Amino acid sequence: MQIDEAKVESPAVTARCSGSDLLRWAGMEAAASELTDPVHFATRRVRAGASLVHQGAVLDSLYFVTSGTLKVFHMDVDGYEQIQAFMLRGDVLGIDGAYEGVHKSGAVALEDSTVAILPFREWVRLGHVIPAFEQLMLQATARELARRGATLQVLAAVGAEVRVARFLLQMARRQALLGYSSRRLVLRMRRRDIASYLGVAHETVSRSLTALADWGYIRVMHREIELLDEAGLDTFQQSTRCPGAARAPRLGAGTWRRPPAATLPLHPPRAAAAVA
Amino acid sequence: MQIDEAKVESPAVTARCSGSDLLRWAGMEAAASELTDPVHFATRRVRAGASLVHQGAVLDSLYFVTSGTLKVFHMDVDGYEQIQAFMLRGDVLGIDGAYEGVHKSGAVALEDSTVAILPFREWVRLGHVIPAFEQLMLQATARELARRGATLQVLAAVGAEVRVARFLLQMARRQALLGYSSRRLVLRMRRRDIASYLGVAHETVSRSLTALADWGYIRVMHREIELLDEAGLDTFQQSTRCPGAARAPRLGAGTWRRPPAATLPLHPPRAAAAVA
DNA sequence: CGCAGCCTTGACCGTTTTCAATGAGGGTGG
DNA sequence: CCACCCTCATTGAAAACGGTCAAGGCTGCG
Repeated sequence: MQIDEAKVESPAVTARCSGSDLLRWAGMEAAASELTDPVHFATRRVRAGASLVHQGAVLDSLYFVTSGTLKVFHMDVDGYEQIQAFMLRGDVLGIDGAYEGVHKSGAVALEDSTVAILPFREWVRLGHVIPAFEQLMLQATARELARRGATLQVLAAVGAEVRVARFLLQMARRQALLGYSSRRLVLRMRRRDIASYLGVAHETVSRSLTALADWGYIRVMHREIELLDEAGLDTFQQSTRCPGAARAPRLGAGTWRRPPAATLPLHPPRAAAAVA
Repeated sequence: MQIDEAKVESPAVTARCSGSDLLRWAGMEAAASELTDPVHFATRRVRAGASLVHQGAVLDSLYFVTSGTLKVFHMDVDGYEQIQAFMLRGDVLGIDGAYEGVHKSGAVALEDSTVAILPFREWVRLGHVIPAFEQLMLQATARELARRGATLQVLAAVGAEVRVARFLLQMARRQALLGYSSRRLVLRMRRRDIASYLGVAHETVSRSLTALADWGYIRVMHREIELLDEAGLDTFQQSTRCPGAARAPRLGAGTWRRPPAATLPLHPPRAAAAVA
């Protein structure tokens, strides 16, 4: 393993990576073999802020993220940018466009990133020859679909704090799966991006972050977040739903929020935070 | 074509359908051939209210909807049912579970429905032999992914009325693609399901529907909706966003809502509707 | 006929949005 | 190297939309 974020490949600008690398990054090391070893893919670097995929562009390649972070978004007619997902290493980008042959969403790098280019037609053909690749594709697709489901759950939460909590936990766990610490995480995106993803105003994200910090669940430093009490955060995140047919045992009307207020020094449940 | 909703197959209980049927229903008639003709799949009827897929169940089959409507949902720990999608003819159900081999969400029929059973392993194998099937799978997957994106956009809308408008338009267009009228549509789900899907309270769905009717965009009868002014509804739906980085030229603060109030007899912009 | 679930409508309260201002951070150019 | 500008982030205050609670009407079914 041992892959550093994006500083490698100083020698050749047009780095390549093997099929086995892809499988490893996708968490399918077991499927790597001498069959997938010799297959190589071109890679492409995407500088922070640069665009990898333009919405509406003809789809001729899929992109496998090998390092970095990208945001996938849909631009509406009125110019509003709706973030649909954040892509990390191991994710495959562009599949949704395979339906109409046109990218349904755009993708921009949030930090210097690298992607392996998967020429669509050829990639499909490759899947016929080498089962491992077909499996990879299927897995990536299914995971993407599952992730969208998770995203819907985030949006389903009523309280803004809960949404933010779910978002943090979600990101932390993905990081953990990639081998990074799940306790400390660096948000590569702006508050505004998070807000768009969560479907709230960016000011609300700020406030929620502050609130979660006051509750004692996390610590916020710039874009760096430390999860002080992951278990507690998880408990908090699970409760509190409501729209529609909420069955949730939502605690007494104005009371709720933050059960474990015991050992923590800061502000109590809610009102206090607003006053402070 | 000529497929009636669900009343056919009175003779055999265990009806079957050919691969060509599937392709036709999926809108890929061109791919049907004497290769796909002889391939048959078992079908399964699902009575209104009956469950097709239980969340958490082991995934061994995918389901291709051949008639009817189903809701796909995720049940949270607290018992809250979050609707993720509504499936119509041509949709493939269960793909998201292919990642972990377990269904990530449940599916229940909203009306008597029929599905073709696609034994997962075999279905994948079939894809190798008959390209048309692989294409079908890819297409269904991509469409599903694209649809999730659309769902996110619905959730991204600020105003409840806009969400409902988008939902109606979304459903109408899907119906249209299936060959039905896009003007008149029958909502097979309860208000509560719509509410869950849209992330609002079910009372709000009711109110929004009434509002849209007052605006003159639609006519509501039971679960039957008539789109009186699809173009206008579309215009209305496009505007009005706001959370996050809203750039939208949202009309003057308290004024907005319903530009074309001219020819329409009913209530003006907003307040009036609340008073009535 | 009466119950049960669904839909609609009303009213109040609260969270979130919106508007507005300040401060910190990063980058560029003088 | 510092000044300056721009974007991002945080916080405050007021208004508004939507959620929750509550009740009544409707439909369909047993």
